[in-house]
Amino acid sequence: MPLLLLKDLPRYECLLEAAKQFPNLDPSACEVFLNLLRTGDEAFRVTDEHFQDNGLSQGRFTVLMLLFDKACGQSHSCTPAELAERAGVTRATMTGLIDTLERDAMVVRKPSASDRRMLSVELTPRALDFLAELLPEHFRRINDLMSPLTDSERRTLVRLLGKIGARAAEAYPMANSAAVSA
Amino acid sequence: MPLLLLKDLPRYECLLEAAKQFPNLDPSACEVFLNLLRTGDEAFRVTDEHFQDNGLSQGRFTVLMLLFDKACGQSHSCTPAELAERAGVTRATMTGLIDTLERDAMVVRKPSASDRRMLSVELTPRALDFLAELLPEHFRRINDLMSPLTDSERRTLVRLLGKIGARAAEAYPMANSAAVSA
DNA sequence: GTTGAATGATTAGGGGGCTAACTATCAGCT
DNA sequence: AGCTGATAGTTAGCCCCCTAATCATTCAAC
Repeated sequence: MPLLLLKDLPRYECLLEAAKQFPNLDPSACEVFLNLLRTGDEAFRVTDEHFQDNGLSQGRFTVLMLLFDKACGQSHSCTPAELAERAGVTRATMTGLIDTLERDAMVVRKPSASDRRMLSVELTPRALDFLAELLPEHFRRINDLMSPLTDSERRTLVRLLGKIGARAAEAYPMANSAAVSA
Repeated sequence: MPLLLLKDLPRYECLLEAAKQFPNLDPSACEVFLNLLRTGDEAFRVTDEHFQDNGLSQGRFTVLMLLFDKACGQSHSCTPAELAERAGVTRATMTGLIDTLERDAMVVRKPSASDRRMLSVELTPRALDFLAELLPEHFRRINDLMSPLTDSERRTLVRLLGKIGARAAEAYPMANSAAVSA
């Protein structure tokens, strides 16, 4: 339950009505916008309820998956700064996420040998067991949500979403990125 | 702002790789799921940044729009309970939203004449001026975000999102609704 | 080799959700 | 009248996210 939305979206006639009052209200654009936020929220809710049943949040799940990905590869551990960067949250937020994960014995902090400013975050065996238990139902829910769509529809949906995302990235870039020009 | 997501979505090859490890991971379903959450988040961010620039949050904006809709119609006011119901948040949350809106002189609470338990929440003239200033840019951003899509693509997108939403509502209904059976 | 900038992690404080418990009022029933 | 239960709104306490400020360490420059 990340964002607050209308329980019932306004119907299209209402948008047409409102457009009389606001000349720059495009009913079809608003309709897509509202449906996108609504459906994204619903999809989020479906998986988040499953997380909550297991004492997890979306943020903590993301951290576990990032570490799990690392564990499958080579390095087996990760710094909080890299986790924050890859998860797209601030380091302060990552500190809090790691705090609760460590409290639940899912990760451990270990001091870095080479640089005493840095830490290394590692999954515990308990976390691996936990994920092995959690992930099948997680993927099952995603498959179930997408089951009404054919392969062709899935490709279309990804393509159309990509157009919106590209427009957002182009016209409203994220504020955080490092400066490029001199 | 609302939900935490991966900064860089895993590429499709990575999903295929991961599917070897988890038999019930459907790469095409995961791809749609991740893109849906990502794009919904981006769209939310674009409007939310505009809200924040004006000292608003998504929740407070929703309350103002609900009251504005009322003001255009007949009743001109609304109880906190009805606002909570229509916004899809708890009454406790609505209390907090109205608190901050009242602090900013956007709404006023008035006691109800007929039932002393109830309040009536009304927009102030300041709020009407504020919305008249805010909404054109809000709609402009929505139009801009959707500008890459043709009318046909918009209809397709709404239809496909609707399929996912219908599946979510069918298989994972919201927990709150009133009991139906005896 | 000391000073100063940059970097890693944390803490403090705030906002906005939530649930659960509380207060006040109303409505029905005997 | 006086219980009992439902309803409206609020409060208290939690989680998760954020920004801004702080502390320790390292690096780079003089």
